[in-house]
Amino acid sequence: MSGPARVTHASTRAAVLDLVRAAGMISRVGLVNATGLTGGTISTVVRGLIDEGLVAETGHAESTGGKRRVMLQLNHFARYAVGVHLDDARITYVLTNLGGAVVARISRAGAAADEPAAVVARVAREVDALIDSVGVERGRILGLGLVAARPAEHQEFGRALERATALPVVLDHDATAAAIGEHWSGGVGATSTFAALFMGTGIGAGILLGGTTYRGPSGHTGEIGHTCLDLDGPRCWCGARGCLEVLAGPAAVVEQARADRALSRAAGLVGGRTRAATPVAADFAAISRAARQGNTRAVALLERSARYIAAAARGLANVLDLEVLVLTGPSFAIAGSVYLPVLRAELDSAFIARDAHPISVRLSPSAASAPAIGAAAIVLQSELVPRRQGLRLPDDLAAEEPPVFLAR
Amino acid sequence: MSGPARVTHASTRAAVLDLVRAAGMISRVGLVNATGLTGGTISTVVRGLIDEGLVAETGHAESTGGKRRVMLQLNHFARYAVGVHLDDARITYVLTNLGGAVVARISRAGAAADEPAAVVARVAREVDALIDSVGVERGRILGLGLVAARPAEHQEFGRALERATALPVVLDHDATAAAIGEHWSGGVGATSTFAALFMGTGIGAGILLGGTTYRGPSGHTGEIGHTCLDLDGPRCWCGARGCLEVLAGPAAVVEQARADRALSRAAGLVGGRTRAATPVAADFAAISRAARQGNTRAVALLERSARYIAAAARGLANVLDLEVLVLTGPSFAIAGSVYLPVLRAELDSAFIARDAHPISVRLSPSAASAPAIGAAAIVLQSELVPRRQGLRLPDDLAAEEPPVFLAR
DNA sequence: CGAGGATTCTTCAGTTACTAAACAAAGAAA
DNA sequence: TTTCTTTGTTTAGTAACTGAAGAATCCTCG
Repeated sequence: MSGPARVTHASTRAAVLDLVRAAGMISRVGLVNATGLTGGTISTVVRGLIDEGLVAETGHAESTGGKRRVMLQLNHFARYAVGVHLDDARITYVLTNLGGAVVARISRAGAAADEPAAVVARVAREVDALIDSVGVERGRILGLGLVAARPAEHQEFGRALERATALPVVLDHDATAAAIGEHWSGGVGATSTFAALFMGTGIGAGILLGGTTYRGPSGHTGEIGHTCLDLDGPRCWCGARGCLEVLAGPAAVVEQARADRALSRAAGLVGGRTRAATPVAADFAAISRAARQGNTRAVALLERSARYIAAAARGLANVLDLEVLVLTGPSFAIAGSVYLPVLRAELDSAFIARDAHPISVRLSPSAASAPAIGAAAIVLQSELVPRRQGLRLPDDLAAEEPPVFLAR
Repeated sequence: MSGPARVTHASTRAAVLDLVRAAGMISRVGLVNATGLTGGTISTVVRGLIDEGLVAETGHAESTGGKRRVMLQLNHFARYAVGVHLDDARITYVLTNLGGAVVARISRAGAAADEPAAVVARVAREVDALIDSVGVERGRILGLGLVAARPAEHQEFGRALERATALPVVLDHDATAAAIGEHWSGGVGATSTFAALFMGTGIGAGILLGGTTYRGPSGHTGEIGHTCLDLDGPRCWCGARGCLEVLAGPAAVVEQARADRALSRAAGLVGGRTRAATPVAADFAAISRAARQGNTRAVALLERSARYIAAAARGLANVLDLEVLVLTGPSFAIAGSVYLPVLRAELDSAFIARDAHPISVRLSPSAASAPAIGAAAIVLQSELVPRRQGLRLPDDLAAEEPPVFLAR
C-alpha cells in the first residue's frame, strides 16, 4: 500500500554531488542506481561536475563481467569554505575543503562586550590569517558561514563581515550547523533522520529530517533545552518551570558542584573564587576532569545531568522517529564519555520505534569544532546546492484577494 | 542573507488544487501571486482542473481598475472519499466530499476480539450502508482511508478490505490522519507548521511541517505520550518512567478518580462496578461531565492532567517551532474546554519563539470524528496529489558498489 | 587469439513542464 | 470615444529529463 522510498531533492546536480560526497567513491552506474535517473542523465550531469572541477575520475572498479566502472570522487581541494562559530566564551574558525574536512583551524577568546565595529575588524583579520596560514587562493573560497546561539542578533554583524572579508556570508543557528556538519562530513547516511544534540552553555538540537535541514517557520527549532522534566521544578528565564537547561545544563551542574565544598576543592573550581570571563565552561571542564579521574561525587553529578538529558533526548527521538543521535558541542567534547552510555541505555530500553529500526547514538568525532565545521558546510551546501525555485506561498493569501465578491 | 520563503511542492497541479481548496475561492491572478508561477502556467493548469471537473468558475470579483477576476472554487461534489477510524472502543465511518466536508457519518461499537474475516465483512457492509445512505455513485469515490493507533498491525486487514469493498485502501496513523483532516478541512493555513494533539485512550500527535505531513522513517512519529515529565515517575509499558500517558492520560485520570470515593459516587463511575467494554472512555466522559457541572474534585483532576499535557505540548512546540496546535480526538471532544485554557496559558507564557510569531492553540470543531475525516482526507490527497517521481536513495549505497577497487 | 556476450557509458531525438512575451478581452477613467 | 489598467490566453522557446540506439571496454570460451 506504499511505493518505494523516494526522496525529492533540490536539484539533480546537487543530489549527484551529494551522493558522490556521501559515498566517498562511486561510479556512474552506482549513481544511476542511487538516484533512479537514467544513465544518460547521469552522464551529462557528471560531465558538468567534472568540467567545473568539482568531481574527478580516480580509477576503475573490478569488472563484473563487462566494462569496468570508472570511479568518481569529490575533488576535495577544488573549493573551500570558512566557518566561524561565535560563542560567548570563544570564537572558533575553520577552513574546510569541499569534503568538509578541516584544512585549518584556529580558536580565540570570545569578544564579550567589545565594540561591534572592532569585533568585525578583528574577526575579518583572523579569517585572513586562517586563509593565509594554508595559502589557499581566495577565488576558491565559496564563502563564510557564521553561526551563533541566537543568529537573529547577528544580522548586522554578518553584513559588516561580508563587507570586511569580501566573502558571501550565511548566518545560522549553531546547533543546526553542528547537525549539518555531522551530515556533510559523513558518518550519517545521506537520507537519514537525525538530530545533533548540542551542548555548549545551553542545550539545543539541530534537526535533519530525511537528509533535509529542518529550520521551522521562524528558525527557533530544536529548543530541547526548555523541555519540561519537572512540573514543579525551578523557574527558567523562558517563563516555564523545570526546564532541562535549568535542571541539567552545564551551568546547573557547575552550580551544584560549587555547593559541594569537598568537590569544589578536589576539582579545583575557580567559579567560587574569581570572576573569570567564562567560569561555567572552565568549571564544567574541571568537573569532567575530576569525573574521569574517578571522583565519585563528580561522576554522580554528571550522571544525574545525563539522566535528564537522556529523558529529553528520548522524547525528541519519539516525536521525530530518529535514526541517529549525535552528541556534539563543547560540553559533550569534554564530558561526552560520561553522557554517551546513559543516553544509549535510555534509548535502547525505551525508544518507541526500537522494534522498527535501531537508533544509533554516538559522540561526534569533532564535537568542539562541530558548529564551525557545520558553518562551513552550510556554505558548501548553499553555494553548491542552489535551491530549486519552488512555489512561493505567502502567509496571508486572503489579503491578496480583493475583498468584494459578486455572484455571477 | 536569505531569499524569499519558498516551498517545493509535489506537483504544480496538486499545489494549485490545494490552494484552491485552502483559499475556498481564488482567482487565477491570486494563484499566480500565491505560487510564483506565471500566468500562462496557471492558465493551462487551471484549464486541466476544470476539464477534470475538480474546479469550477463561480463568478467575478469586483474590478480593481481593469478586467474583473474570474473566481475559482473547488467542485466539492465531483469526488468523494471514505474514512474509517478503527478504535478499540468504536469504529467511525465518514463519507466526505472533495473539500473534506462530511456528507455522511456513522459510528458503531468496536470489534474488540472478533474474528478478522468477520470484521472485514462487517466493515465492508457498513461502508456500503454509508455510501448508500446518500446515494453517491461508486465511481466518484476515490478510495477508503483506514486509520488506527497502530496501523502496522492492520496491513492484512487493509488488503482484505480492499478486496471486499473494491475501493483502494490507504492505511495510516490516527493522529497523523487527524492532523491532515484539520489541514484539509481548512482553518489551518496551507503552509503552516502545526501539530494535532490527539487524545483518545492514549496521547499522540500528528505533525505537518510547512504543509507537508511528517511521517518519519518508520511512521512512529509524534509519540508525545511517552514524553518524560517525571524522571522518577511510575513505570510505563514503553520501558521508561514518568511518561505523559501514565501521568496524565485518560486512563490515569480515570484511575485517580476511581480512587476518590466521593468523586466516584458523584460522577457515577462505572469502572469500579462493571466490566464494561470501554470503562475508561465512559468514566472519562463521566468525569468531564462532573467537571462541567462544577465538581471541584473533577475539575482539579482534569486540570492536573492538563498541566502535564501543556508541558509536553510546549516541548513539542519548542522543538518544531509550531505555529498552530489543534486539540482533537475523542477525549478532547469531551474535555477540551478544560484543557484548552491551560494549554493556551502555558504557551502564551513560555513558548520560546513567541516573540517571533504567535502560536494559535485551538479546539478542533470536529474532534470526535477527526481521525475518520482525516482518513478520508488522506485518500483525497493520495489520489489527487500524485507524488512526483523523485530520487530514490537506498539506505545502503555501498552494497551496490563492487567491493574491489583498482587504482589507475 | 579472436568472436561473442556482458556491462558501461555516450549520443540523440522526443517529452514535459515550465517561462517570457505578445496578444486579446474586459472594464475604468478621461 | 479614446486610453489606460488589469486579467487571462496563446505561442515560441528552454531546461531537464527519458528511452533507445550505439559505441567502448572488458571477460570468457572455443
